[in-house]
Amino acid sequence: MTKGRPRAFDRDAALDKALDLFWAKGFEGVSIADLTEAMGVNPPSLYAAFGNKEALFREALDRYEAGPGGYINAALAEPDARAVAAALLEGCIAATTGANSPRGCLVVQGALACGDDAAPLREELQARRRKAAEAVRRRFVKAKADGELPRDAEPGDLARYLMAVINGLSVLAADGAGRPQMRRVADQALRAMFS
Amino acid sequence: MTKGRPRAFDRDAALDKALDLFWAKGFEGVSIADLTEAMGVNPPSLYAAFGNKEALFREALDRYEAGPGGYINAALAEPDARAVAAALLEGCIAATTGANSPRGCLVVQGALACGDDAAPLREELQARRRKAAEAVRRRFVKAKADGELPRDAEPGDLARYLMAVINGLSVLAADGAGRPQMRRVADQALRAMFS
DNA sequence: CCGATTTCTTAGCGATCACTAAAAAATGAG
DNA sequence: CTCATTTTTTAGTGATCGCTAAGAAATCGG
Repeated sequence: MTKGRPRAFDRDAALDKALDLFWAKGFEGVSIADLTEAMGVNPPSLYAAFGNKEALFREALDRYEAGPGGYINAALAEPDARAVAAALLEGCIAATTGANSPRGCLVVQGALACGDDAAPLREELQARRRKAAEAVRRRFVKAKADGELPRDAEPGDLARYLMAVINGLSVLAADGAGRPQMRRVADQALRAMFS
Repeated sequence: MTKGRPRAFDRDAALDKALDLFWAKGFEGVSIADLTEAMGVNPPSLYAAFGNKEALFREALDRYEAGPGGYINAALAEPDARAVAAALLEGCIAATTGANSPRGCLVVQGALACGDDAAPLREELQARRRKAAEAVRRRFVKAKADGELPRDAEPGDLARYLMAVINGLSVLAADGAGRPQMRRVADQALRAMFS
């Protein structure tokens, strides 16, 4: 069924290499030459397989959210509000301080401030951050209905607060903070919400 | 005393234009052509006055910390720990959501993740973020000695927590969050530390 | 084998990157 | 005025940017 010359590289493995580069250096900090070298592929093969640099970044972003960034959806499945918040914070710490991956969060540092060419990607990352906050808010609405939050608690405010701490932890991770230090930040944040 | 042809542009005004560009787009997102156009200056004049792109960024960074970023030193002069924290949070909100300046914080988004060329600047920004955290920690050491903090409070942990929230607020600001929303995040953060 | 299809390698496209050589222009000192 | 000094403008430099045309190579069905 498959016609033509077979692809000589592993598409998923090459995508992982691209993800690592974008994660470490951001969209603008990575050149096509960087990518082709790390992926072990010539430019025409890269363009045939992924479209262009922006499309490759978007695909790496999906892979990031399905892998290291998957802790968010996992956390939303925790049984109560406190467990959700704790899992979000611990998941963020684990994802941003992995031993075999760049420090920090791709969704934060992939294109936080950038030139006009990358503006669509900056907005895509903004949308993903807002989407995460909205998912957490909805989870907290349910938690409040279940009586897990004070009657005067505002799910939107709590979600924004939690996402602010998570994004701040991501910057701390990029600065080289250790996990114990970050855990104490997370504990403090939890204390703000529950107790 | 001043010999030679006089400079035809206002150096400080040109530096302000450069600051705005770096603030909005990050170091890598701004080209020399962008800078010369915004500053109203030809490339040789830019290089004669500021050295090179990296030196211009560093000078813009100093200007940022002396201006919009000055809220940190101002906050450290507040009379007690809670006032310090509140002033840091409110100062961050004001600086990152100014009507006439880019959203977010230059020290966070100027070069959070970047290519190898900009790595020295990324480390400079990291150093400035760490320096701010260290200054807050020292202020909290004094506050603890003054009995403004619980006996088991760790000034370093409190400072890191506060800086995480501030950096998270800066990302929220870059995402377009409104001041009221950000204030409720700040209130929540304050509640975590005092009460 | 053949022809169709797809990916490979080679080589290089025009545009933009950060940066600068060279000479004209504008000042102050004498 | 001339001379020395500094900034100006003009016009580029070589390097790298993202991306691609063209043809060779490898697989398929028949």
